[in-house]
Amino acid sequence: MSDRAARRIPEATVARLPLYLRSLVELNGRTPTVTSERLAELAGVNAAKVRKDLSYLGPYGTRGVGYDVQYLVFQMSRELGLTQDWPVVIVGVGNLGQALANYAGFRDRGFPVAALVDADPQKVGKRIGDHVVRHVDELPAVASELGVAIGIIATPASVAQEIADRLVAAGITSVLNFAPSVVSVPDGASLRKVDLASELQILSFYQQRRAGRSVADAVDEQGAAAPEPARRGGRTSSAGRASR
Amino acid sequence: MSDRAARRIPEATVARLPLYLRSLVELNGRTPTVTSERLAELAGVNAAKVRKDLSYLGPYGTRGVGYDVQYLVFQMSRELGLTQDWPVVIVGVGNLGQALANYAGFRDRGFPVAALVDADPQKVGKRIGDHVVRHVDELPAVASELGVAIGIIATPASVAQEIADRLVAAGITSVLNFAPSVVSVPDGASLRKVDLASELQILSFYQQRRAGRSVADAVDEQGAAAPEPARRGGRTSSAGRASR
DNA sequence: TCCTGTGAATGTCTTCACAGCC
DNA sequence: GGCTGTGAAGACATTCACAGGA
Repeated sequence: MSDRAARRIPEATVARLPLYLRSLVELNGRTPTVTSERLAELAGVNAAKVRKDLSYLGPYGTRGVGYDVQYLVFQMSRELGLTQDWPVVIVGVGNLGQALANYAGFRDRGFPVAALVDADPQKVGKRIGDHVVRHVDELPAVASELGVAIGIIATPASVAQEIADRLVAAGITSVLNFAPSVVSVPDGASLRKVDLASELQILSFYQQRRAGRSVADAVDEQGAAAPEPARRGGRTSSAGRASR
Repeated sequence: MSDRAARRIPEATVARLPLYLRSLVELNGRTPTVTSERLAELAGVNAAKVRKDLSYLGPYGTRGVGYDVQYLVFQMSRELGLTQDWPVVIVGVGNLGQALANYAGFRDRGFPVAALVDADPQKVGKRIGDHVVRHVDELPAVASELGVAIGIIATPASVAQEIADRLVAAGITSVLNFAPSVVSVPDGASLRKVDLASELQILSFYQQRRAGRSVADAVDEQGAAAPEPARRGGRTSSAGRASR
């Protein structure tokens, strides 16, 4: 029972746990303990944040010493639900879907690709790696047969919402959306997105800031417009989101 | 010179601009104006946020009416630096790098793939789409010849930091990292990351919360441990970050 | 009347700074 | 002495609620 306290972990903290875990796994076997300062360095954040974040998991550190690496790996894995596999289904086997299907990292990290589905009859039956593409109509069967927990949307934007709805209807309540489209899922389901075009546009924004407006743009803005000097230094770190 | 005021746009707002822009582009030509409420609906946020975000761009709305779609598209594109192309170089032509290279969306959205580079002599010279893979040592030449603004890291994690350093050394100050590794860039450069494994692990966290701990995990936790009921409803929206 | 633009209130996240324990 | 764990302060982001212009 140990720490049967409240333990509502803030979303920002949850999002950093995988990052800490990765650093810890690299450390594991090489050193028995790690300080918040060292872990902060590896994870690219500051030490106070590490301590605060880890404190949500429980009082797993030792004052004067640091954190036991192996024990922390275990606790964090448990907290993240990584003590079990979570099979994923990839919807859409275009460019991206196929690349994802072939990415071995998924299986290695506990997210085996259980199935690939697509709406295009031309693609159904096609072999990709270990899998034969099945029709998207079979989602409910695929989901329950294979115990799929997570659906990855790698379709065109135009059908992304429909696919999300069908995933949820098939009992899949965790969705990762790669399509450049706003998608929503009902309460009780989770949605994350990966949005390439947005990321590039965000980079473009700051790039332009640094470069100073181009002459053409300054003119567009009608006259004057002294190109502001590159405000805000600092590494563009976390934050942000959007969909492409 | 219109609004030569301070206009420091918060990072959270910058990250949402691409999302608004996408909705606006879809609206463009179909309706002359849009209210904050409608735009909020399309972008999946709330109306107050839309108004606050757009107000950072300038007083582009009309009270009692809404925002002129076309004008707002123009202003927002300008603000994001999308009035010009930003050529990208993709470093690493494995699974993911190739998929990215073949993704037509980049060019269409103003981020043409200018070059592909890789460190593997086996891959150098290989044809992918329109491109012949060049050696990573040629980065400085590639960058200046082709005016590359953005570097995309699609290499194994082990070399990601080195590649980031080489991109920056080659004068490329905007970096998008796909490798599952913490990377940092100096002040004056920007870094964004796309972290598949982290996203899956975050989904895993909330999935597990909903499911309640498994019996095995409860035991691991030593005894008792009443599986908490699924706290926090709500759509897992924005926030968060990490690296895989 | 309708809808924007924005101060003020609230909520969340980060950082500081130090008490407390090893 | 060293490092964690955590209240408190501060920064940032979101949401409210309404004054004010079209």
